[in-house]
Amino acid sequence: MQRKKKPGALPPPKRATLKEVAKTAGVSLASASYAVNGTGSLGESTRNHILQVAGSLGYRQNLSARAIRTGKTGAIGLILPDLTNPFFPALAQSVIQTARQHAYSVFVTDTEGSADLEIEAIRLLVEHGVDGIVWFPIGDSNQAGSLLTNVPTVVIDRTIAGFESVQADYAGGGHLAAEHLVLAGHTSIGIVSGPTDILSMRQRCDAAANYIQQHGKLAFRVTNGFSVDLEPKVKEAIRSRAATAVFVGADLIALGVMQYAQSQKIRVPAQLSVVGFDDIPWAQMSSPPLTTIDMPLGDMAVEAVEALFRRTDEHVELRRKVVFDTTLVERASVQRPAKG
Amino acid sequence: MQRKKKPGALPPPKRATLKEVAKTAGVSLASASYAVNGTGSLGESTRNHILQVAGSLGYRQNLSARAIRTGKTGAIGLILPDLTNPFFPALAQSVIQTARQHAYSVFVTDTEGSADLEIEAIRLLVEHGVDGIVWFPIGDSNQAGSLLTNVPTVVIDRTIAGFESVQADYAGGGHLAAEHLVLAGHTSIGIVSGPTDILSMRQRCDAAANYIQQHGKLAFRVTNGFSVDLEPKVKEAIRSRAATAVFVGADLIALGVMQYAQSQKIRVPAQLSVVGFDDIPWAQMSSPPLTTIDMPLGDMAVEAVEALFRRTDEHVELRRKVVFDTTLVERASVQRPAKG
DNA sequence: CAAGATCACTTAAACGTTTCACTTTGTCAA
DNA sequence: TTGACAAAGTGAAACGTTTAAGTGATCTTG
Repeated sequence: MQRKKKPGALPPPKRATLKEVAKTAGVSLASASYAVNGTGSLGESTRNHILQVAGSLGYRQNLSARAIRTGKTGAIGLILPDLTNPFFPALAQSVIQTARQHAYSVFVTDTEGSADLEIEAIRLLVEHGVDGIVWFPIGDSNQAGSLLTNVPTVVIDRTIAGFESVQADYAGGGHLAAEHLVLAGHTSIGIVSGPTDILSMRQRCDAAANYIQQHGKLAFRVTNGFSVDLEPKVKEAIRSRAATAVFVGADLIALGVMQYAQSQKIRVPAQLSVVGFDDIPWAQMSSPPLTTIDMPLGDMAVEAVEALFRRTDEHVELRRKVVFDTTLVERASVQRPAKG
Repeated sequence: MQRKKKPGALPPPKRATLKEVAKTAGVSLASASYAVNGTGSLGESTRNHILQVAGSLGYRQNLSARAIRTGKTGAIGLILPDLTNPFFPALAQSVIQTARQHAYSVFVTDTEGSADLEIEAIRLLVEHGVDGIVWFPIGDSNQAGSLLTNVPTVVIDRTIAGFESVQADYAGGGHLAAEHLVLAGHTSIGIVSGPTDILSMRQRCDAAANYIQQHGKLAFRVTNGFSVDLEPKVKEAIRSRAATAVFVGADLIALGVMQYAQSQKIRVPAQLSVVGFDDIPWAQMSSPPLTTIDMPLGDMAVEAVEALFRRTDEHVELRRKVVFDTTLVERASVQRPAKG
């Protein structure tokens, strides 16, 4: 038989409330609260009794209600440009994992590379009252940042004025890559950059370009979106064989470059050495496995989240920037150039 | 100069509250609420005025407060075993995207393959009061499910008694794969399965095995974890060359198989054809690109989320199972066997 | 023009917590 | 015996909303 008191009423097996716990334990609401939170001063026996009742009723806190009193929701937000870009899952996982250790949950938002969605996402997170945001912005422009005045935020990988940020040493990485190529004997080296409106991309490519120009010839410098699909300009540069090696600003693009080169009967690394940047998981699965620059993405994520909690816990308002080292990971996509 | 009214007081630029909006607009709290929600009956001029005031105050709803009244948090949960498994990001993205279209946010939890963390995750989500959960369980055992009596939940890919579920036609896919191999002329075919405690894995491999046995010889059937790293037993089977083709229950493993075969100088597909299952993004980047069985993961995610909202909106309690078709996507990892 | 009906708006209770202030009881030192 | 103090517990306000019920106006309509 269907119950139907008031139409539209939710099915009745609702979560037990603290008031119910208190009543069935025969204590005041306050005592119940103290018991489940381990605060206040309660006798051991009463506390245990309350806890026991709570357990048997299947009581679970209502974090919304608590948030409204305490101002803390127990949630943080993570804003990313594109989860299907293999660069991000590891980052997300690290953030989630670190948050969990603080008993926090994570709202993950994928902005699909759209600035509008990014703004929308921030709005929503604010309405949810998240206690902090880890933000990997679309670009370095900062219209969206103005919405974030009240929420502790740390930016990853990018630079937005007024926000704490954790980054890798992109210039250092670019240098490392170029150096590796030069040391391998290459003198004519090309660069395939990612989107140039991103500071960290400019940094790595500029550093590489500088080094290359000092020790040899920069054969070309072209730009491609974050994708394995290459723009005509890039294909042309590769086909030209103007370079015996190429530094690519992002692994995803580097994979595309290797694939395209091979499709054009240019052997990698025999005829074209390539080094990438990011050390995404695919990089070790490609053939040949991709030599690349690794940044400690996991550590960066941890640092970002910890910084967030440091901020909220200690109410310190520090504006700093922490930079992680990059390292060269040698695999098989680089070798000495064939003798001219 | 530091402000310090009461020690521990939060920095004061707090979000504007509805009460403040009401006061500065000179109307009652109720009117303000009606205005921002577009409910109730308000004169057009008052409504506009209130909206205007709200805007200038930068008012944003407090969803926690609203949740406590309405019982709806505007959030759903997504529980996944492992974000770094390339199978999942696309799923997560789809869920997030679909949720956004309903103005919902998504708590993403990565359970790292641990049943304990899975339970923990569910607890937390319940405490957050999510309006629904999309659940990709670790396995088909259901201890955790008992915690979920109050929350609308739909399970993806797996089967947990009592839960609505969206799946792909795994058996059909396995059949398709085996058929493809047989039609290519293979008569001795091996199977590398994923973890066998997962029903969907058993289904695809059983279907394949049946078909193979009807049309030729099942050379071996071994098992591996969801990883590119292979167990000794699997390596041995491949090295044995007992089969000219192999069906692998998951692309990730298939990639490992191809890689290992090549490392053993077994050419793929010339000496060993392989077909995978899942069509993860890497599958098209490998060399050779992997022939595999595609399931419409994006559509499945959408269906899962929509089913959730259907449940909460219409208060229907339907227990069903929707199954999506799988398709063969032919790439380059299969060819006719060399003449014996 | 009286009686409803409609419109525009307000009052106040309720949601599930936390926490400050207070009361009661018992202990112990002087 | 008294008073101070600590321990154990309670009462009630507050957090920011939503919404049922109520209140005057103004508008219809016969």
